[in-house]
Amino acid sequence: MTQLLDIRKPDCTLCKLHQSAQVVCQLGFGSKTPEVMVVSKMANGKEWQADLEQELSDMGLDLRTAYFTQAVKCRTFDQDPSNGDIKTCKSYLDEEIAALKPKFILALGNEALLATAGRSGITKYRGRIFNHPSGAEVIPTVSPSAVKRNPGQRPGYLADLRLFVNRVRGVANGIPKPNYTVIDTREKLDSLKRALSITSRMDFDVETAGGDYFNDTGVIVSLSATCVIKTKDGPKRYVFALPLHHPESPWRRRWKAVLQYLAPELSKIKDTTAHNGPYDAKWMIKYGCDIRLKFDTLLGLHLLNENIQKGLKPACQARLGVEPWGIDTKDLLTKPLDQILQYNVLDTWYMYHLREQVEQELRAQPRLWKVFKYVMMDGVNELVRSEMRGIWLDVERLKERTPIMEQKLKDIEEAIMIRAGLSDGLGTTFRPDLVEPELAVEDWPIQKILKTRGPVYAEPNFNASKFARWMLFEHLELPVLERGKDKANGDPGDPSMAEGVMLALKANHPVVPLMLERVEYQKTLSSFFHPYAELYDEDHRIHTNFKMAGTVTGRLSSGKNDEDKISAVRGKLRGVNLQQVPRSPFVRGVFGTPPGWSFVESDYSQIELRIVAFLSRDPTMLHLYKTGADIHLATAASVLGIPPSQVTKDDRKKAKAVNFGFVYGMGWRKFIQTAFEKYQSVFTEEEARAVRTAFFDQFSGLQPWHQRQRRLVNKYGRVQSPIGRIRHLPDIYSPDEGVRAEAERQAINSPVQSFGSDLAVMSMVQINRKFRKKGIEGHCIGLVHDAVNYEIRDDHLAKALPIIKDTMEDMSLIKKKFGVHVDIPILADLKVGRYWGDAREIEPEEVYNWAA
DNA sequence: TGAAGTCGCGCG
DNA sequence: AAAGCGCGCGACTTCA
Repeated sequence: MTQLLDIRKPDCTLCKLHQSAQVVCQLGFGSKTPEVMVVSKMANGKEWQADLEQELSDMGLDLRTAYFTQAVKCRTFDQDPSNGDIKTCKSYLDEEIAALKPKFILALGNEALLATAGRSGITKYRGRIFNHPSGAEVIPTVSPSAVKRNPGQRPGYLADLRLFVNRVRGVANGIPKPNYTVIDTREKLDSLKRALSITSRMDFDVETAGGDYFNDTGVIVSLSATCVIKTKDGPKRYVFALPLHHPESPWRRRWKAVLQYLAPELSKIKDTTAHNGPYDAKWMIKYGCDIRLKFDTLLGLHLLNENIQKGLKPACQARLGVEPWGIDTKDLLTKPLDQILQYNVLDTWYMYHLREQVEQELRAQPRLWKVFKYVMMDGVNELVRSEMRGIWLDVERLKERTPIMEQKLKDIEEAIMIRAGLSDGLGTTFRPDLVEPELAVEDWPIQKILKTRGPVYAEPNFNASKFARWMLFEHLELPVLERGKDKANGDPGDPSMAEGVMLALKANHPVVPLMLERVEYQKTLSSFFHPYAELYDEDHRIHTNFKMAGTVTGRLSSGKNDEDKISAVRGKLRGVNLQQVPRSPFVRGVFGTPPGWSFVESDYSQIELRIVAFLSRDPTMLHLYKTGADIHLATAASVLGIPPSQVTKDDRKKAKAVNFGFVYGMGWRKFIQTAFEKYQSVFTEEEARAVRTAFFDQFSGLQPWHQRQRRLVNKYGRVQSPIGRIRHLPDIYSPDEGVRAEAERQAINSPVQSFGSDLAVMSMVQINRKFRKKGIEGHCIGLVHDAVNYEIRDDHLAKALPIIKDTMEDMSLIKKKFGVHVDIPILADLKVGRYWGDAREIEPEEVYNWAA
């Protein structure tokens, strides 16, 4: 220990922390000749120390070989170390490491990550392996205190600990390295073709560079697969790596032809696996290989636990205990080919073993396995085709409507400036510094007075910016009703410009309603029209990226590809979110169908409330749905105390928000807030309580159902949808009551939302199958949670419309596949037209008697 | 300059 | 005692 005492400097003043420290420069404790060093942030509390030791020792770590220390050596509760402090203090940790020479370092939390691996971003780097200059191996994970606050992080945390312990113990990697064939000659290509013709299962992965699957700017760099081949001696595994477009590839000029040469065999393989399969499938389909995915390991992992990281590498490291592998996949074309192929092969090789494990776990839960097959895998294969087809954009309409919106925005901004006294309306914009002469130049609230970065703007910025806040709350002296979160330095937050606040200020100054109106124009342009103009392809179609593992409930998410979120490659089209296109016909109406085709939108009518009725068995709701009554109308009448005949459309709309809110656990406070923000209705506390009580009196089965869900989640830590999709809610074990209550509300909402979305996906699958079988030219364009959108050839509408409606409303398949008898009517409303936004509602009679 | 975090708002 | 749920993304700010 003498070395350690030499390191310690109790009078250290290198950073600010010594000022408030109870102990300056506190070193660690434990083995004097440690194999393992555990580094946390600071020596405070460490109330998790005992738990951590227990977990590590349960996993097989010998604690006698461990030494525990921290990245920041000062011990203080009053100051938070900055990254600079951590880097300063790192010299002590480095000396500690040099003196003790651990072989493995477990870094707990971002501060320890920074001090041991020199990078920041624990959520990104956790569970990866880094090399410390001392030669030690560093594995970072989240801090135990973060896990304690948020038990949802626990599974990932334990997986990281397990990886660490396995590395320390040198637990043999149970998976041998693969022997693989590089297909680099004509003979090998021919023998690959023969092998593929007798392949019964193929777990594959493509590496790509640049561009996208729906245009010709991208290339496939290589294709690799682990195949199962039928031989007379039984099934054998065969692993290949096929270089395609790469400077060192023999096929670099003929890569598309090579793929087409193999396409007939590749297309015939029924049992295929990929990780995030739609990505690989789309590239393969684009180049002629008609892949249908049988198993997607990412989707399987998601179904087993919707809360964990689903990347191939973290999953394989945690589940298979394999060593990390991987290369930087940026600029693949400049990397050595053999490296790429080896990486590509390991992806498929480990994926093969991952599937074995995931499939076994899914099959062990028969209902979950059915959800996997009938919702996830059936659904994803259809969605791949929808994404590739894209949605048709009326470019002419977009080009007409964009300038209209731009002019409106310009006009309203000018009106705001005039009303705020910042412009004379004749082209002279007064500079704020002239309006407020005492304002120092460096305080000019003009957007971005940029000294070092970007262009210098002189125009005011009406979004929630310094300028807008200055204009409203300083220049016009409007009252500050709410503020954002306090700043890091303790200053109060910025005045809120949220919609609710602005609505409350509406009468205070004429610029407020103008500002509110402006938001819509701004949003339309920046989020919709402008991106659309960049995104359509040569067929005037826009592509989205649906994720089947994008939500915890099983809903799809829609948006751009993950790669594009980091940086959109030049000349590359990005995806667009098709689930948040504004409902106004002015915006939605830019999407439609090319001549000769019709846009058909079919919505489930009030699907979630019907499922609530089904699950809660509330007698009133069941009665209302069985007799075909309108539940929103009924609530409005009951809440307002008037007969249903006197309920206006607007009343009904308000009731909708009430229904959903109360059904999912909204309290009276939130009710007052929503009622005001959405509909400007003012309720007193007593009125709000009364409305809530009246609601639960009317639907007397709801609160008992809430109680059942609460009991379930408290007992099992998870809830299930009617067909067996599971939502894990580990937060129910949180010591924080608010966090627990949130988990209880989620336990109420999840089975409902989940079942609704699974119904929509299964309907889409069935509709597509029926269309194919009957030769109907109709293609699904996308799903919007409880609605399916189709593009259907005009002369096929008469046959197609009844299929859509009947399939969506028919619950017998649910009975047949899952044994669940949905005993309430499920209805679908259809709209038909040339455009999405302009589509006309179709009465049921017309669905069955379509006359063009 | 880039990443991360927050707010606000589009949809269901 | 009280507590709607589920997303993606643009714009802005802050941090390093």
